[in-house]
Amino acid sequence: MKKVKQIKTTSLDYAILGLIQQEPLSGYGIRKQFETTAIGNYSSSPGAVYPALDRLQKLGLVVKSLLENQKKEKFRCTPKGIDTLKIWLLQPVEINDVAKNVDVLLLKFAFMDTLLTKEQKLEYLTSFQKQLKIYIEQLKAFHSEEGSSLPLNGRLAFEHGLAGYSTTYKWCKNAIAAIRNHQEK
Amino acid sequence: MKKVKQIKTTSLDYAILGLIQQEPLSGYGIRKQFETTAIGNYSSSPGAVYPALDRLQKLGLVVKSLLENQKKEKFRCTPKGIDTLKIWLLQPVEINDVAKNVDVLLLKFAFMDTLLTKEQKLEYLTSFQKQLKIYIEQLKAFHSEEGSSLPLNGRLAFEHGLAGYSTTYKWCKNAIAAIRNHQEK
DNA sequence: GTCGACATGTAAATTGTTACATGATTTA
DNA sequence: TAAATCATGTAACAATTTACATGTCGAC
Repeated sequence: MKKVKQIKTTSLDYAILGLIQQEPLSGYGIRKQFETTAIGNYSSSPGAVYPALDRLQKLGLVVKSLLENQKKEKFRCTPKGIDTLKIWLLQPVEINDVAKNVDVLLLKFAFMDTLLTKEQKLEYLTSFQKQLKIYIEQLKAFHSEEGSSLPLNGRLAFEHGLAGYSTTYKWCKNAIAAIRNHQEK
Repeated sequence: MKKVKQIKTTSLDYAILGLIQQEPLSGYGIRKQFETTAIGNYSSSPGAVYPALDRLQKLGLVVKSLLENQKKEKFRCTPKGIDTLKIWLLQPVEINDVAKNVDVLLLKFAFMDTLLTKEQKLEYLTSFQKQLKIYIEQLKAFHSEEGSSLPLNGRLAFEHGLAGYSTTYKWCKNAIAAIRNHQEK
C-alpha cells in the first residue's frame, strides 16, 4: 500500500479558518486577533501565520480576494474550507480533549455559532458535559485516595485543576440552557 | 558587540527540572509523568524528552547517576539546576502569564514546595492574585461594553473564560490562607 | 516629516511530531 | 513463552520562534 503524502491541518490552521469564517481578515488582522484577544494560545508571529495561510491556500481552504466595498484583499474561507471546519467541529468530544484542551473545545463552540444547528450545538455541549463529569470523578477519586499524601503545594495546585473543571461543568449546564432558550433564526 | 550563543531553557526544560527535583526519575519515568498525570501540556514523546534531557545535561543542570539503594540510573538536578529553577520560580508574575499561561503559574507553585520560603510563596500568590484582579476587570469591562453585540456562542465562550479566571482568583485567596496557616518546618 | 500602526514576508535555528528500531525485564 | 511494559534512542519531517527586511499610510 503506497503511503500518500498527508498534509495535516493543525490547530492553528483551524483557528484561522474559524476566524475568517466569522469575518474576512488580512494576514495582519489575523495576527492582531491572536495577539490582542483572549482567543487561545495561538502564535501571532508572522513566521507562523503567513506560512499557515500558504498551507491553507494550497489546500484550497481559503482564498485571498477583494470583497465588495473594500479596498484591501482579505482572506476568506472557500466552501471546502467551511466543510473542513464543520467536520472538525463535529468531531466527538474525547476525554483527552477535556483533560488537556478545554480551550480548544471552547474555541470550537464559539465557531459553531452560524455553522451548526441548534441540535448539533446541544449535542456537543451535552457530550462535553458528560466527558467532564467522568474526568472530574476520576480527579475526585484520586484526591480522596492520595490527596492527603501530596505535599501542600501540590495538593493545592491539584485542587485548582479540580475547581477549574467544576466551573467548566457548571458553565456547560448554563450554556445548554442558553442555547436551548435561544430563538433559532 | 559580539553576540553570545544563547542556549535557551524552554518551558519543557523547566518542567523536567521541577519534576526531577521532587523525585529523581528516568527519562521514561518523566515521559510517563507527562503522559499520565494532569501536569500541564508537555510533550511525552521520546523525540521531545530525550533531546531536552541532553540539553539540560549539556547545560550542567541535570546529571544521570546511580542513587543509593537503586538499580537504575536516574536523572536528578545539580545545584546549578536547582538555582536555575529557583530563578524561574521567582520571576515576577506578569499579566500576560495570567492571561495565557495560568497552567504554568500553577506548575511553578507546585514546584515551590520545598524550594522557596513561606514568605516567597505568599508573595507569589499575592502578586498572582493582583494580576488576576486587573485582568478580570479588563474582561468585565469588555463584557459590559461589547458583550451584548457578540453572537451568542461567542459571548458564552467569553463568559467561560471569565468564570475560569474568577475561580482561579478564589483559589488564590484560599491558597494564601492555606499557606499562611501551614506550619513551616 | 517622522512616528506609529498597517502589512507582508524570509531565513536560520530550534523544537516538536511521528514513526521506527532495539533490547531488557516482568508477568500471565 | 508470548505479551506487555520498561527503557532509550534516531531520522525525517513539520512547525514555530526570533530576528530581520521592506514598504505603505495616516496622524500630529
